[in-house]
Amino acid sequence: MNSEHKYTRIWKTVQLVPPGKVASYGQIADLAGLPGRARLVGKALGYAPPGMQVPWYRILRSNGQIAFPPGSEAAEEQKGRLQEEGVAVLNNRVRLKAFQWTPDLAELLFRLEF
DNA sequence: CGACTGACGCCGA
DNA sequence: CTCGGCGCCAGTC
Repeated sequence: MNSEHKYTRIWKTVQLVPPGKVASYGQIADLAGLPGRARLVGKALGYAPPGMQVPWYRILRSNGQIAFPPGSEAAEEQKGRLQEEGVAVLNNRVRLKAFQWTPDLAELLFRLEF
């Protein structure tokens, strides 16, 4: 019910992350108006409808690590998709310093308010 | 109810 | 950089 709404909120926020950039679970939670609910973000991504375009692979841990176990199929797919966009992945992690998405305030207002 | 479980995060040693 | 420990919260059993 209400949780459904939260997930939708999270999915929409994730869609704001542009190609070639990444964001952390906590960052998405904050932007979605759900501070402290990073874990919920991970769950929401897992429940994301296949049809809906949600760039789940652009979401990483706060330290830039891919959340899946290194070598797992999911981790490999995420790595592949990121590299296709030009995001360098070394040792199952990305350098947030270089690729983290820093949302532009004006754009956020534009895309979330309307 | 309580216990356990995560696609998490932060802090201190 | 690695570990341990604790906080967090929606679901599940």
